[in-house]
Amino acid sequence: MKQHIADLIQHAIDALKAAGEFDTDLVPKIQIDNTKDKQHGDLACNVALTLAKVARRKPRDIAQLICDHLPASDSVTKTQIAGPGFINFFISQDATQAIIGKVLEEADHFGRNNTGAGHKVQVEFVSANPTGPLHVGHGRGAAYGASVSNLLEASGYEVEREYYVNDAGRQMNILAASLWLRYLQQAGEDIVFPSNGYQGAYVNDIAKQLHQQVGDALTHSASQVMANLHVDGPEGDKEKHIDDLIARAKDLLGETNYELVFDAGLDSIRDDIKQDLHGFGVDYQHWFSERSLDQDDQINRAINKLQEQDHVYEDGGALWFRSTAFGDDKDRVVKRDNGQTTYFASDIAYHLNKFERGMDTVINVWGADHHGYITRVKAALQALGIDPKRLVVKLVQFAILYRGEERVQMSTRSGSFVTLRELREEVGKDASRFFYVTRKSEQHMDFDLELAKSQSKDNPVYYIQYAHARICTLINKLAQDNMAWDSVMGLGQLEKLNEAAEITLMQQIALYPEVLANAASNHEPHQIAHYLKDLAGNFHTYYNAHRMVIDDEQLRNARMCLCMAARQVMANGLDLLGVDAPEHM
RNA sequence: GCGCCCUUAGCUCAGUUGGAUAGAGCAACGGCUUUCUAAGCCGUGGGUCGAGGGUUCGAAUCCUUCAGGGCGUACCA
Repeated sequence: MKQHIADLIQHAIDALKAAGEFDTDLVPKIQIDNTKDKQHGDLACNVALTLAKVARRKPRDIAQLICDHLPASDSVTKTQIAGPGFINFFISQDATQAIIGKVLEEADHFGRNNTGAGHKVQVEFVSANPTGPLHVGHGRGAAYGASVSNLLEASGYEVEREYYVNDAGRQMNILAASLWLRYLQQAGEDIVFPSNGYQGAYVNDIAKQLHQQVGDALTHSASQVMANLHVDGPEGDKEKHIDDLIARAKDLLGETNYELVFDAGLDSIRDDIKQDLHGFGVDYQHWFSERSLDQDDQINRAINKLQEQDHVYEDGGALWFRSTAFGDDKDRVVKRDNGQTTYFASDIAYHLNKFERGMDTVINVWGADHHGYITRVKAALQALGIDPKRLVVKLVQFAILYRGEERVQMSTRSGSFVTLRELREEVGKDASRFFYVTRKSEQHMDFDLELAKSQSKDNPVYYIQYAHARICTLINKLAQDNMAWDSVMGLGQLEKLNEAAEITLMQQIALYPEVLANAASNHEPHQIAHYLKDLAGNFHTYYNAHRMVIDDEQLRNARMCLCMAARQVMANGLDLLGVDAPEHM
């Protein structure tokens, strides 16, 4: 409809150019807006205001000229010039009612578009260290990334959802050491567990399993394990203590057995994360292992590529990437003086790899604490000859957890945290998925567990699901009363739908495609959430004021068409957010 | 110190990329059910859009200064 109005205005302006009223090289930007106030019609155009300066005329005069030259249209019943020079359009009821047939015909596909056709985009999200179960903080990234992926898919993009498994580095070695020590405890050794180890009960569980699988094959005496270590904190140095333990584990176990322990921890936790996310309605096309970069020598290859372009230099025994040449505050080390490559070097290789896989655009969903990395990663891409604009980083602010008034403290290391799984079990997938994306991602967010758990109307997801279920119940009610919904008859009688609540509901339904398009292009799933709340509200108002199961079969079928169209849009929108659309509540 | 993000009703948040009189939910108050799900609907009150300055026909939105909050500023990952 907006396009139609824009075409009409373009016609008028072309006619005015031909008549010599406007310069022929005038290229107006025609923008059509939905009006806030229905007194201003349904759609409004501000073109007369924007043209005023270049055309050197008063806005209202321009608006009048345009109105006088607008071609006739069946969809427009009235135009008016208002305020400083807006042109308001009143849309005919026929045109408004037509949306119902479109929704029912297109069903699941209603609202989708093809702006991303032929465009490959990767969305990488969550990507938490596989050192423990996901906690509630990861949930927001998961819900956001999944919804953004769905939005892009609904806009025609070819989407790959990817999880970057940080299975290399010190934290993983700490996990392996923690696991081994728990295993030794299982085997009956008297081990004092390090303060800096992973203390969560899940490490014990994995250790128990490992012990069942391999028996005492990995056992060494406590005295051997604990001999000559730096003293643990707080009296000593907990970092040195744990590093000693890692070295001891590698030493006593040997490479093969150390890897066995390491992999037992990694595989178990990664699989657990995978299942957890699946239960959260989040599934990936690809799990990318950080270790594989090193194994395939991709890190060195990336560094060499930078070196070829002279973006790397040596200083103090280390290799530095000259990121300052691309806007970074300081240069960054890619290879340490001990010969080890840095995490940043892996990241360069990883991002190079992404684009070499043929992605047109890469979206990274990162926790807000990683914002300092954006500049350097983009710098690396630029140095590698890849347009940094093809990398889009979306920062997700932390959700601060509350139980009622009380703030919940979280720490993975100490094991006292609320896991995503607990959240799912307590709150439910639907409420938590919805709750996470009702707020703009870069907005700080208070997540009150009590509130999310309560099945009250504070929880907007119930409000929407309830609306959906109510419509499904109507169909059942019809059947009970030996009536059936005849959509053909209903669609032929749409002109009967002229109650104010019906018009409002139809207009809201008609808005869905542009809300979806806008949410997708801005990566803002919260727009869908808010839209659905409004749509459900419009439906409840309608439902409360009018009856659908009535004897007048023409009106009944027409109303059912409207209700079913509303139901379809709710189902489509909820699906994008990963929320179920139940038939009963 | 420097950099990024944020500040809108008592609370939690929207605000369609610069449009007309800034909205919703919750909380408060008052109504609505012999009826298809009251997990609902209708109504009332509530604002210096953090503060000042600027840009223009027009600013919550863009620029600038300041205040407050969060995060980051590793040869950690």
